Formats: sequence, structure tokens, C-alpha cells
Amino acid sequence: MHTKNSQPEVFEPTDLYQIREKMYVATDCIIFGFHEGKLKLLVFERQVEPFKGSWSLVGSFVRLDEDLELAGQRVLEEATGLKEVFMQQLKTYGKQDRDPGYRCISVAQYALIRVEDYIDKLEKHYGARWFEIDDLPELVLDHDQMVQDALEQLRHNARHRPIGFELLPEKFTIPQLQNLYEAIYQKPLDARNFRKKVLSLNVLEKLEEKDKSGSKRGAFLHKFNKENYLQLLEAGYNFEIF
Amino acid sequence: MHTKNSQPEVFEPTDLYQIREKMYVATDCIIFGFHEGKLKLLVFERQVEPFKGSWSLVGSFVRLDEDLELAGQRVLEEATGLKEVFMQQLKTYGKQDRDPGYRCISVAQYALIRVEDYIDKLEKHYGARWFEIDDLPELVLDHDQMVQDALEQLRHNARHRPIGFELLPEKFTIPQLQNLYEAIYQKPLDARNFRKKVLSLNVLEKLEEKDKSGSKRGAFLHKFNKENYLQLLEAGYNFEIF
DNA sequence: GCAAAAGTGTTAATCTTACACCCATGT
DNA sequence: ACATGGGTGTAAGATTAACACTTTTGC
Repeated sequence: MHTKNSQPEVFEPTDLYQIREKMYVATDCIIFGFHEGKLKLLVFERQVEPFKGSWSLVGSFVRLDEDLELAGQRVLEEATGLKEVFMQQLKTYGKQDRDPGYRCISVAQYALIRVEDYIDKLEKHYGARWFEIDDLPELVLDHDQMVQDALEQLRHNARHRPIGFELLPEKFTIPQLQNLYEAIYQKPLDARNFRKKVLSLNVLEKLEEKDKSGSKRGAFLHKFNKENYLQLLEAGYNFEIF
Repeated sequence: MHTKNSQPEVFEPTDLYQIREKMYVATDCIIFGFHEGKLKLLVFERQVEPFKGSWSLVGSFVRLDEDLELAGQRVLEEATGLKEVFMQQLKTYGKQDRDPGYRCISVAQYALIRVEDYIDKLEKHYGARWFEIDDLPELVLDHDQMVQDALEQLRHNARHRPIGFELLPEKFTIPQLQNLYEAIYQKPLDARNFRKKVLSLNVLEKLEEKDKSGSKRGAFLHKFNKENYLQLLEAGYNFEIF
């Protein structure tokens, strides 16, 4: 509060560039996957002190000559071998004491990957491991918070953009898609209403092929039609799944 | 892509801590205000080279001993004299070449301030100036992008949380609130439907006082009831204004 | 008395929700 | 033939959107 006659304290522009202190900038990746009807998180065993051996997100320092987004992609590729993954910035964590060793802020980014049959290859390396999101271990530093925030963001985004498709293989069935949404929101959805809703969005392309892995009868495979999606977005269309 | 038999490239954990390069971390503030029925942005004349004299958001380097959020509050106080302002992290901008002088990433935060009669005090200092958001000057560096992103975020958030109240004085009338929403979304709203909707949310407290600044008849003042709001949020209530 | 903004309800259209049965197939 | 998951329609209820007139008061 300031009183009527006191001038407000206004910045001295020269201050702006007076105190310049460099610090470490890290990026940490929250990696989600979907497998066997469950939404999962990929975590890693921390290899360095302090907290060596604890579970942790995977991350890295951002290098001086690389864009922030690129740093995320690099971390992801180093950790999983996957390139050009869907990835979105979540939030930057900047508490002064968040890392006990040194001052370091971390830009968290979350990734959605198509797991498919590739899932256990990841686990063979460097203590990487998938956990179901309702059964996560405690993570190091503020990584628990990051995961909670990422889940909230994922739930929020999946309501408004057809983001869920990033977690499925290119071809998928409607029941698979429904399973995914049920896993994200942790509640059962009505199959008729779900089908009606997603088909009404007009972004799915029905293929002639069937997938018989889920049932004897088999379910028709669909593809996500990105062009239709972009057109509808421009037209101000609102995607809400339920 | 990797072939069936090649092991995926997985990160060498020791790499993580091998390349450590410090950089500057800045925070820039997108300051919104609402005055005379218009949504406005507070910008500043840049006082340092390069680009001295250009319009710019206000910002500062984050200090080693301060939390990121605190840095935002500090910048805001230095620039406007206002304390404990509503402020929310927007996004972190980390292109390698975003600042020509040196490597610097910037965490953008946006603030909503209650302008009231305080508006022109701000303009008297250091070239600070309010611009209407549909008539903004070009800003320095990537600040234009920051403002666009902040606007989008503001529009998005104002739909889901009663965030708009932060831009109004403590006591306000329903028509003023409607004006604000019209300014944010740049489209006219139906007065009857708007009133019905916001009142149905049960977060406004009607006062006995009237405000006669807007009309001869005067309109009843209302207060935002934060307790009710928090209760409803917990109960999973969904605030959508239209 | 008139101009200017505040305040008030109803109806049609749309969207959401709940709900139950037949189909196709592999075993 | 039966067990399993895939696929389909309808009706009731809730929400949204469109729309016009009366009230109050300062000038």
C-alpha cells in the first residue's frame, strides 16, 4: 500500500541490469505412456549424489547453445531413443532452495509417447521404470509436484484438444481411445456417448482394417485426421470430450 | 526411429552432470489493467542498449537468493509500487538467440492489477504507458509473443476461474463486470444472460450501496466472495462464464 | 419529459445423460 | 453354444441462446 501523496516506488531502469547473476537452468521431463489400459509414468533411478538411488524424473542442464525445447527433446532422446516426440512446456520451478546443491531452476516439460511394444526395452536400461500413475513412488526434489502439475495439465488439455491421440499408436480402435480417456480421468465413461462424441468431432478416419487383439469380433481401426482438426480449430471449434 | 535389433540410445547418467553451463535467468511481467471499459497493457520505454527507447515489458534478472515468484513480485513493485499483486506464471522463453547480447532465458509472468484512479500515476514515471490491447506498439525481443500468449492465457483462464475479479476494484457492479468480460473477449455479451450466469455461480455478494458513476439510476455494488468460491471449487464446481 | 443505463423472464433449440439389446467371432 | 467385447438409438432432463420492455433518476 502507498499513501495518497507518496510517489509510488517506480523502478530505476538502470537497476534492471545492475544485478546479474548466472545460474543453472535444467529441464526435467515428465514422460507419460499408455499401456494395457493404464496411464503410466517413466521414472529413472538417480545415478548421482545427493539422493543417489532415489526415483527421479529424467533431466539435464540446458546448454548455452541450445534452445530450451531442444534440450527437452535431447533429454528425451537420450533417455528413450525416441525422436520428435510430442512435448509441451509445463511450468518452471524456481524456488531458491529447490536443489540443495546449487541454485538451479528447472523448466518442466511433459511428453506423451506411443509406447506400443517398445515398453520393456526402456526398462532394461539404467533403472528406467514405468509406474502406474495411481501408484507412483516418491520422487526426488520437487519432482512429485511436477508430476502432479503435469497430470492436472494433461487432464485439462485432454478435455480441450485431441491430445490423447499422442499416446496411442497411429491406428487405434474407439474402445482403446475410450480406455485411454478412462485412464486419464480415472472414471468410467459410457461407451455409446463416448463414441457419439468423438465421432461427432469429425477428426477420426475409419479404416477398413480391424484390430482383433481386444476381442474375437474385432474393432475397426481409426486414424486421427490432422487436417480436419486444424481446419476445425481455425473455425473456432471447441473440442470437449465430455 | 530405431530398428528392431539396435538398442535404443539411452542416456548415460553421468552425462547429466557433465555439461553444466550457467546462464542468466530473467523474468518479464505482462501487466494487464482495466480502465474505462478497455483492457490495457502497461509497457515501458527501454532504457538500455540495445534497442534503447523501444517499448518493452518490464523485467529483471532473477537473483540467486530469491524465489522465482518473488522476483516477479519485486519487478512489479519496482515498476508500479504495488505489492501482493495477482500474478501467474505464463511460460518460459528459451530460444538460444532470443536476446542478442547474451544467453538468457526469461520466465514470463502475467499480472492483473486493479487500476482504479491510480492509472496515470504510473504513466508519469520512466516512460511507463498504458496501451489498449487492440492497439499495442511493437515490443522489443520476443515480448510481442509473450503478450499474445498472455492474452490467450487470460482469455482461457477467465473462462474457467473467476480471475476477472482481480482486474476490478473490490466493489464493482454487474455491468462493470460485463464490460470487463466484453473487453477480454472483444465481443458483446447479452446482459440478461450474463447476469443470470454470474449470479448463478453464487460467488457474488450484493451490497446495499449503489455506484452512480455509470448511470443516473445507479447500479448495485457487489463483492467477490472468496470463501464461497473455494468451497465450490472443492466440490468440483465448474466456472464457465459463457 | 426525455435520455441513458439498470434490471427483469420466457421460450425454443441444443446438448447431455442415462439406459439395454443384438452382433460377430474364436474357442 | 457360449462367452467376450463391439456396436447401435431414443427419450428425459439440463443448459444455452435469443429476445423486449419497464424502472430510475439527473439533466
